[in-house]
Amino acid sequence: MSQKNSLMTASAVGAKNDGLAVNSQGFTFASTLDWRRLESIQAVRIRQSIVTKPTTVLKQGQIATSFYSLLEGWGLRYRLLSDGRRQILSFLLPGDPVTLSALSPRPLAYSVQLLSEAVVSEFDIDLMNRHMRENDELRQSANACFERELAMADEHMINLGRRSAKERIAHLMLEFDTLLHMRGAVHGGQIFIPLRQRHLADALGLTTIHVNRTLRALRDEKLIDLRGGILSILDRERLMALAGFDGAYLSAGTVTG
Amino acid sequence: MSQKNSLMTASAVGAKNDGLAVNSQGFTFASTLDWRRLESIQAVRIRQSIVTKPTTVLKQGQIATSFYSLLEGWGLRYRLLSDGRRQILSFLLPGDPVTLSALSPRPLAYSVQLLSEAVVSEFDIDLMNRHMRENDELRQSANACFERELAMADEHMINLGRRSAKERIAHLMLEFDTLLHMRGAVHGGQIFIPLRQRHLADALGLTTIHVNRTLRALRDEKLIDLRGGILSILDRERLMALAGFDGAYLSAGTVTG
DNA sequence: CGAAGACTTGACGGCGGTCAACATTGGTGG
DNA sequence: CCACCAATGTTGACCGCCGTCAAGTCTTCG
Repeated sequence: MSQKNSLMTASAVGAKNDGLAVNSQGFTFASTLDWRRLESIQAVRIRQSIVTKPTTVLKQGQIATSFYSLLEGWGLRYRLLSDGRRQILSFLLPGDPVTLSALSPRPLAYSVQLLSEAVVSEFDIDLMNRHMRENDELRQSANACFERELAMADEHMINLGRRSAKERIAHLMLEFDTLLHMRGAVHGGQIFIPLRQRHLADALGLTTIHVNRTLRALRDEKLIDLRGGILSILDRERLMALAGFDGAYLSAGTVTG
Repeated sequence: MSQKNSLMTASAVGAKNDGLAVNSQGFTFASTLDWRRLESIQAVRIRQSIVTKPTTVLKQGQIATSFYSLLEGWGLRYRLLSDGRRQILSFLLPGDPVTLSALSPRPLAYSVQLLSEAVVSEFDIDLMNRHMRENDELRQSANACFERELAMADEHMINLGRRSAKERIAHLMLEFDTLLHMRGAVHGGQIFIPLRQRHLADALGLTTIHVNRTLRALRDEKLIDLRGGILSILDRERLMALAGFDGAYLSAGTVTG
C-alpha cells in the first residue's frame, strides 16, 4: 500500500531540502561512492528523512518507487525466511546507496532497517535514469557502485562459505575498520559500531551465542575487543593474518577515470 | 604478463567473426540478459574463442582488459584462499556476462574457469563504454545485468548463511532448473549439469563427502536424482517447499522497458 | 591394462547449534 | 530514587550437522 511514504512515516521531520551534508564538509565520508554527484543534482532529490530509533523503512515484497541513499547512521539490508531465520545481506554505512539493485521497479527481495539516528536521501528514479542517460559521469558513478556492491557481496560469500566463525568475525571487523577509516569516521583507536551481537550473527551465518563465545575468544587472544558497541583492534597484524584480509575490494567504487 | 591473450591460448580457433549465435536462432537462450544487444554491435566484439576442455581463462590478480560473455557451455567464477580453500562465487551459464564487475580496469578478485565445450565472446571495454554512453538501451541492459547479478548474489548468501546442506542443494538445483528452462535448454524431464560434486561443495560451502551424502539422502527421499551430470527433479512441489525457493529473482535481468 | 580422478560409504570428532539459567543494561513509571 | 521489566549479553552442558580420515569402487582415458 503506502509504500512510497513509508519513509516519511518514520519521522515527523520529512522534507528538509536544505540539508545537512549536501556539498558541505560533513559529506567527505562518501568519497568512495561519489553519490555526491547525485546529491549535487538538486532536482533529482525528493526529500531527506531522519529516523531516531530502529525503523524498518522498506519491506521485502513491496516495490521501491524511489531510490534511497544513506547520509548518516547505519542500516541493514536483510531477508527473512518463512520460518523466521534471517540473513543480513549487507550493512549500510554513511554514504552507501540503499536500493542500488532497484533502479528498475520490481518487488524488493529484501528489507531495509535503519538503526538509530539515521538520515536518508530520497531520489526520483525516473529523473535519475534520465540524468544517467545524459550525464556520463553519473552513469560511471552508478557503474562503480554496482561493481563495488558485487565485490563486497563476493567477499561476504567467501566469509559465509569458507571461513570459520573466528575468521568471519575478524574479517568483518577489519572491513568496518577499513571503511570507517576511509571515510574519516574513526576517533582515536576506538571505533563505534552500533550493532548487536544478533546483527553479527545474522550477517555471518552464526548464532548470537556462538558470536558471543567467539568474541570472548578473540578478546582472550588479544586480537580485538568489541563490547558495548566499541571496537578496539588490539593486534592488527595477527588479525589480518587470521582473517586473510585484503582490503583492495573496498576501493572498487572509486572512479579511476 | 600476457593477460589479454590468455583466452586465445586456450584454443587455436580464435577470431571467428562470423559467429554461431549472433542474431541466429541459436541465441535465444540469452533472452534474459539482452547481451544480444551487445552482440549486435559488431564493432564492439573483438573475437570469439572456443575451449574444449576445462580451462582457467582468467586468474585472480590480473587485470581484465576485455569484457567477456559466455555464449555456450558452463563456467565458474571462484576465489582461492591462500591455504587452498575455494569458494565458487557464481556459476556461468550460456548467455551470462563473465566479467561484469570489471568494466573498469582493476585487478580481478576472482578467477574464471570454463568447463569443457565452452564458447566466449570478447569485447573491447572502451568501445563498450562509449556505446553505453550513446546507446541508452545498452546502458539499461548493463544495469539490468548488474541488478540480476546482485539478486543472485543475495540468494547465494542466504543459501550459505542460513540453510542446511539439504536445503542448499535443493535450492541450487531449482535455480539451475529454472534458468535452463527459461533459456530453453531442457530436453525432457532431465537436465544436463556438467558439474562435479566438488563444484557443488565449493559453491555451497560444504565438502564433497557431505554433498555426496546429501545427494544420497535427497535421492532416498525421492526429491531429486543427480548422477553422472544428469539431474531429475522427482518431486518439484516438496523440493520447493524444502528449499524455500521463489524464482522471481532470476528474472531480475529482464528489461521491463 | 594401469593410473588418475571421481564417487561412495563408514567411523569418528569438532565446530557450532540448542537449551537453560543467570547477569547486565537501559528504559519506564510509581 | 528506586522498583520493575524487557532486551541484551554471558556462561555451561549437551547434541547434531557436517568435516576429517580412511578404505574401497567405479569411470575414463591413455
